[in-house]
Amino acid sequence: MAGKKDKKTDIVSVAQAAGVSPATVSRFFNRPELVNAATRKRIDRAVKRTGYIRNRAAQTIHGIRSGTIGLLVPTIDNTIFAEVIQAFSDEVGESGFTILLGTHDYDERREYEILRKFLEHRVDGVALVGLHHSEEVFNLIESQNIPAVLLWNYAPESRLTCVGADNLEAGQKIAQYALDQGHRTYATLFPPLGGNDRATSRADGVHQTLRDSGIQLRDSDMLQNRYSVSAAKAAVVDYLQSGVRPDAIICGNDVLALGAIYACHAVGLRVPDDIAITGIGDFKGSKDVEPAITTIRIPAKTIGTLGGQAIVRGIIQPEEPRTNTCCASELIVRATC
Amino acid sequence: MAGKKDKKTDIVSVAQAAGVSPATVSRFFNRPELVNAATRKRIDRAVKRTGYIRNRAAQTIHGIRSGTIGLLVPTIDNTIFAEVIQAFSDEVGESGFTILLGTHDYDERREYEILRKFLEHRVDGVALVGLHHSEEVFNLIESQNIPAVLLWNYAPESRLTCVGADNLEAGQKIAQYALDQGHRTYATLFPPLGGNDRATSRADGVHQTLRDSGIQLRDSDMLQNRYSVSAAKAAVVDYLQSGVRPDAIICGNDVLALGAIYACHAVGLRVPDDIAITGIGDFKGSKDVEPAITTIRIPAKTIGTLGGQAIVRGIIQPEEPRTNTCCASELIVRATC
DNA sequence: AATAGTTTTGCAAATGTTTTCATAAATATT
DNA sequence: AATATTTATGAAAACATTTGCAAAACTATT
Repeated sequence: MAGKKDKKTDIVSVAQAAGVSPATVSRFFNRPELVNAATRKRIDRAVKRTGYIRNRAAQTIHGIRSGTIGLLVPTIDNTIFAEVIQAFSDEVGESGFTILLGTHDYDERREYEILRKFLEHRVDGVALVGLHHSEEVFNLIESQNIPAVLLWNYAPESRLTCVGADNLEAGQKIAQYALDQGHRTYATLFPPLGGNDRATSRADGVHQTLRDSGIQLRDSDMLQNRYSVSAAKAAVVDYLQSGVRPDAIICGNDVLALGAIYACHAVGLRVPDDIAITGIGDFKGSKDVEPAITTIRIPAKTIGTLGGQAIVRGIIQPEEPRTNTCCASELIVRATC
Repeated sequence: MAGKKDKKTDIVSVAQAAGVSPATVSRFFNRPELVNAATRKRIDRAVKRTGYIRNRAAQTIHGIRSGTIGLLVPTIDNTIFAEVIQAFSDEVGESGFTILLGTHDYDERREYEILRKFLEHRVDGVALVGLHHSEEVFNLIESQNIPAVLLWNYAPESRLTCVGADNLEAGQKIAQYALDQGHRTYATLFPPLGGNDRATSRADGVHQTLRDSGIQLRDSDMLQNRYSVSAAKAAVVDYLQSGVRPDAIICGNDVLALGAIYACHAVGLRVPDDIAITGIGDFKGSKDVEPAITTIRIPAKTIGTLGGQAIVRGIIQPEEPRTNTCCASELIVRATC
């Protein structure tokens, strides 16, 4: 039935079909209460008949909002962010926004490029992951003065609105818990810290707390490894085979922790009897692993949802003062420590 | 420096600043070779000075491509799709496209709504997951005749271009392998099949292969459970506690398989000695689990990449005939079967 | 120096909407 | 029945660009 030939149907062909002016059709969509019920019916039929689809690009030109929000994350396939993205997307979708998604793979240059692209598309707001960004990125956001929110990490003095968990505190909490359990010797395992303020904050929290208890780690006890179960496993196997036997390994996230657990099994150590392991994040599978991972729960879903709310608020009520939101993290004691 | 007051900088203010006409500035961006080197330099400076950012909405109006591709998936936070999304996004990003992301949570109605929204944004192409969609969705795509690709599943007679793995065959392969290992009694564990042609194909492949070998499952041996390690674990524990002891449990994906493994451990069964378990998908962690999961590898990354290539091709060379791509799946024998 | 050819630029129309303002039609008020 | 209000509609300008066409400014050729 619908969708005739190549004649792209625009608002004027609909108007023609309905025997009214384009202005009336426009009103039909934007302020239906202004158009007579009978006319409304005629237009409605004309729209159906012609298969007309509104053109947001043409609206956007008029300074009307584009209805898009740019979401720029390091990477999606890491589980960490998938949940945030999902919740964020759901939340802004409620208010009719669609998200433009970009990934920069921890590359500041790319982050800037993609942000620019978002702005070319005239997104109504942007959300980035983390508090730290290049000066260029901040400048761009500020000069365009577009609503922005920083997700995932929290700090009271954040340069832009932030919604996240206090990763420094998360690091402190888990280290303190391990100390409380009586562990005296430690190794730590973190992802590469460059360009990743979340991991950096966590690591700072952990190392500082240990130091405060008089525990100073040697460089060789501070492992660093990319985000991957198998890579982490290999690294920890390596480490343990050198003969060291710390009481506990504190890991920067649950994926690394899982790798560490497997590594212990591989070299014949029991967790937590021979060695304790902790994670941070409380990922989907963490409670189901055998043994279940003791970790700090970072409420990804909450962060995504509140982040979505924050950006929508920033868009539709730009005068309101911005406020940072700290989502509480929580110690989850399970089997590994 | 840049970005003055509220005066939104448009192409004419840049033109003014550079002392040329707007037309020349437009050409500067779109066909730089048409503008004199000296003028080019002047414009370049003016652009920098004013902090001008091009307005794609205004371009799009002219029938120029919007530079966006709509990607519509059931959900992101399921690991399954994250990898595909990442690869797809990377691939189309190479060609300068940005993705609009939507999730419908297996709801056909929402899928249609979001597709419409994408079209309002004048995406240059769309990618959906799965071969099966509502008639409305197909009609919309066909009437707008916009390039489209269906990801993840494959069937030669697909209604639109598809790039995916043959899930039916995947089901057959894993069942055949289990049969070859000499297992005679089975249970199967799949996610809800409604609106999910991937899972349905897999289940069909499995059950049909078993039937061909004269093995007919009772309804009570065909478990169904939502995509979740812990839920799957609970369901399988339940099942095993009823006293049945199949030789093997064939699972519709690796997440369910993992749940099944944990369930076996929970009731004191050894995998694979007492009971064999198989998955499908070969997810990130599957090779690292103890015991590692025997599964069928579905090349998510390849699908994402090829899918991205296919849609870009469909956009920039619309005359080219469309071709379906089948990405080979592969039996990965590990420890669980 | 005149002509032809090429390169560079600007003018103005076009794109698909929204919106202001004015007018016409319908209804209410006297 | 005349006037005032209210409601419904259309004409045309505006939005930020692109682009066909023509004019202007060079260069090359004679």
